[in-house]
Amino acid sequence: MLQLSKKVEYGLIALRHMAMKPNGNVVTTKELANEYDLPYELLAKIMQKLVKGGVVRSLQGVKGGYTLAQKPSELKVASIIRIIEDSKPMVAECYTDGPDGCYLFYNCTIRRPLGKLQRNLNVLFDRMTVQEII
Amino acid sequence: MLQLSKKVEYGLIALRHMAMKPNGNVVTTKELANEYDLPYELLAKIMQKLVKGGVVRSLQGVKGGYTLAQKPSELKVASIIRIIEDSKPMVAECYTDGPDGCYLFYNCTIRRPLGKLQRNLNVLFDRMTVQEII
DNA sequence: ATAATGTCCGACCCCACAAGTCCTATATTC
DNA sequence: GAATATAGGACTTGTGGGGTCGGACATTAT
Ligand code: SF4
Ligand code: SF4
Repeated sequence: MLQLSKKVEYGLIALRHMAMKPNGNVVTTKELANEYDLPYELLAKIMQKLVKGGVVRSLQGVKGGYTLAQKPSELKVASIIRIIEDSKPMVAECYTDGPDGCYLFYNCTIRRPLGKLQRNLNVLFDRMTVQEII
Repeated sequence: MLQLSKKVEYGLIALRHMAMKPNGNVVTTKELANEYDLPYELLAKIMQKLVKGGVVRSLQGVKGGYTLAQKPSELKVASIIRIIEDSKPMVAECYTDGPDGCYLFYNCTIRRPLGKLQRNLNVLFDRMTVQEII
């Protein structure tokens, strides 16, 4: 519990890989999957999300692949998680889904206090960038 | 993802409840389950774990129940999670299970860098106590 | 022009694990 | 000894993360 999802880990591994190559270098999903022994199709999905999220650019066709769209120092881990998971890393489901997310919502005594934790978490993930994991 | 488990939430709600009552006050699982609309049997299990973990004391038999074993200001959220989940809140499974936990272990490039994140997380959960969620 | 090689994307399956339930034993009070 | 509490093993259920498949589209090389 409280673990990063595999998808996020794969995404970070991929981004780190790209960040280490000389700027503008194109890398394919196959390369990444082989190099780190990651499940190809899954990684492909992740890369597509990263494109939609604007952190990498894609080049289609033969000789295609992916390239970073931002400087590693600008790639916040928080953003990457949000892009891959479709939501920020939240400490309680009601924080993402609102009152409908949990039947305890209205008589939950820890919801507000957990806000502190959440804020601190946000800071933590906002501070860390891909640059730092090189 | 990254959410606290329901068990932990229930545990925190229960502990908070006890922390607000005058010192030494005995509270039963039934009371707690009714008051906050929590699943009785599940909550019972959690309370038993908290007893084993030494954060609450149990009194058996009629007129029995639970009472805090420590001051709210000493009840760290980190400990509570560890007691209920049988392990600390970890950012990656290899941190709890070691090399056997993840087949990527030996050629994982983000394992070490994530250590920073883990340390910061530890600090976060170690700092927060039940006192703070009152 | 067509084959090769890449991304794009929806639909689907699988299963480990969180969450919840049931049932019985044991301790304590009145 | 009846009532009420915890203790704890065994079990079922539901969900979502992780993984897979198949086909469409884009680009390049020959
Ligand atoms: S309402 Fe309370 S119990 Fe429900 S998700 Fe939010 S914090 Fe957790
Ligand atoms: S080895 Fe890498 S991928 Fe596997 S759990 Fe640890 S950090 Fe995550």
